[in-house]
Amino acid sequence: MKYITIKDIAKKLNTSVSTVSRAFNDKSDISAKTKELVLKTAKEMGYRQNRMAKNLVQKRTYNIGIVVPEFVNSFFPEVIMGAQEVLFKKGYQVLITQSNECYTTELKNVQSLENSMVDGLLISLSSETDNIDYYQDLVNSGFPIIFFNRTYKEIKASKVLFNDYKWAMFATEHLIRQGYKNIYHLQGIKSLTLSKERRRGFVDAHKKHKLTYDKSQVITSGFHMEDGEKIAAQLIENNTIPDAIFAANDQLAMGAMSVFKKHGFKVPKDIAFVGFSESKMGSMVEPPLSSVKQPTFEIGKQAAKLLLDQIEAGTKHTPQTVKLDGELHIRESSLKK
Amino acid sequence: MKYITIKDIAKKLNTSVSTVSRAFNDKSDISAKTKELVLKTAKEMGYRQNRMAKNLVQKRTYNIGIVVPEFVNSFFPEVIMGAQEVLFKKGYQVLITQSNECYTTELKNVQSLENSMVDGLLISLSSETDNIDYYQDLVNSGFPIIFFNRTYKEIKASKVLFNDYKWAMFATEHLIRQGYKNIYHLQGIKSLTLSKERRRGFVDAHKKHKLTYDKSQVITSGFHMEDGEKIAAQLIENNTIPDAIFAANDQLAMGAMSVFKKHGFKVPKDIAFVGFSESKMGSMVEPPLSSVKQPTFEIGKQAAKLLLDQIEAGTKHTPQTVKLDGELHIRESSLKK
DNA sequence: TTGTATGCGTTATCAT
DNA sequence: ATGATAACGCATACAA
Repeated sequence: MKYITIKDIAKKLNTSVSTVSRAFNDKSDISAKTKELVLKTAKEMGYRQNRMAKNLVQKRTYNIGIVVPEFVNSFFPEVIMGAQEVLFKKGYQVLITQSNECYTTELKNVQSLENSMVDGLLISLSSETDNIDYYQDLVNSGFPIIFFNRTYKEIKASKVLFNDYKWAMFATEHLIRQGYKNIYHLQGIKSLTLSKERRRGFVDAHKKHKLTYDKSQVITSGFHMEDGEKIAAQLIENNTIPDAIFAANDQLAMGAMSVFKKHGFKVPKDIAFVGFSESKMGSMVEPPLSSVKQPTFEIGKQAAKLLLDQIEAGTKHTPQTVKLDGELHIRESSLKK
Repeated sequence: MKYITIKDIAKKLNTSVSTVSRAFNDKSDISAKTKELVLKTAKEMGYRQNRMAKNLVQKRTYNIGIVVPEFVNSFFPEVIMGAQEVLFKKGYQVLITQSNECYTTELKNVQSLENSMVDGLLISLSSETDNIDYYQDLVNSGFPIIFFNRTYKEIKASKVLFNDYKWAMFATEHLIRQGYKNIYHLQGIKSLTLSKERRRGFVDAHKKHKLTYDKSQVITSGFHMEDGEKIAAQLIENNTIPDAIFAANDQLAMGAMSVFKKHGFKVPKDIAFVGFSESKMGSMVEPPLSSVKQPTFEIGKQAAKLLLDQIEAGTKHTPQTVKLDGELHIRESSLKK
């Protein structure tokens, strides 16, 4: 397939490439007549601009890359939509890339985008990622990049985070106030900062209300529904039945809840559940699941804004951290009547 | 931020750019010693390859673009994962783009990717898209592109489709066999081929079983849960109560089901439900929703394979259509006991 | 307003 | 095995 270039157009019109180029770039120094003519013949000839060449000379792509670990849950898709809203408005294109919770893929994605494909990066790390050297180097080299949601405390860069500690504490306190006393926490993957923060909120709520708390009440696993199911099955087998469960996400909560229900436990009479990062599914199950709602859309918007600021500021920007708040949506799964 | 180029490396090493270039491209005609030296100093200097320049001269990007209308449902994410699996294996990167069901955005996405960002495109059209001229032109120009799932009959290009007709018919027949006689069909957005096909399956199942069928039994709307809710509310208000509903997707089915339940109807005793494109959520609601499972992962794989074949074949490929089959998962929502 | 010439960072061709 | 140089398609400084 043969590409039409501005050279071809210039030749056909007996003009120069600069004139043609000017026509496409809304420059002032070109007569309306020639401009129109160029645009018309370009269309006729089936011309399509070569972005590679353009980006090469301009050293800008007007592309922004987003790297997320998954999008089976609606969390990341919603964040992306938020980011797209502000980026589109500023004339940026958005290239999304998915690491499938795999560090190697994530790194490949980042490298591929970073190598002059995009002007900046929005990234949420995979659950597998435990080496942040590469990212820190990238940041230090001056590449515009914002970390959101899943990141590490140690990384010195701009971040958009949710106040996990505060809302985990609120969620736990809600259970305590409802009279639950033997509350377990499914914390998901241990190493992530957000898991640590949610766990800290859980523990501190116990301290604040002078409730005894034992380490065995916090259970580590993956983040999927199946993990929740397994944990519930194990608890039942061991006959250690909590009277409430606070999970680090809705998937875990729903997985566990379904197994307990299957074994004849009544929710929330026998055992209550609270999830995190409210999912649509959570409000559809029986009984509807209480959960902490994160401002997904807003996270995306804030991250995008921070990124654009950083691109604008060049090297002289200073890392910033935005911490957002949410809401605790209380539903039947944790409401003692 | 200053970019390090192969020129800089060459200068530092007192060698030529060609030598440096060779070091990075696993060429045979370079001594192991110089190669190692180049790679080492490149790393020290913080060199990162400029893909724009490379792609410009090679006229290849080893990127594949995927354009989807949304990823709030798990359908498209799963398709993407399937596509990624085969694409990654062949050394391709995947750039995803989301149109948010908006034709203008979709077009922007395609144009941005098409302009030398990617070697080929996998696309599923937005529900708003009703003008296919641009796409047909693109295909005719020889650009490698595969349409999947949401497309138009009229487009002459390679496609990966689900056998919507057959499985809509099976789903309807299942309801008929269960003894339901007054079945309504929520068809979602009317204009899409898949909607037409599912509707045709619904109608033909009635014909086959010599059941009377009236046009009012097919209801058009959007594809969201809220649409299902509205339709159900309307039906209840009009006191036209079907004894079964076959919806074009799970969202519609669940939306309608929740409203009927809220109004005291028993599922499936008073009214049965069957969805389409099985979602995880569907199996979590009460009662679990019967649905047609599409081979999402396989759709992605097939589309990717077709695309790679097309890129390989160049201009002399012929359009191909792959039609895939699925399964009908029968659950409580449509099981008369 | 238009044309000429140069460079963006890389690979590829052709010498050496 | 290595080096010089011409592309790739475009934008732009400068000249006209």
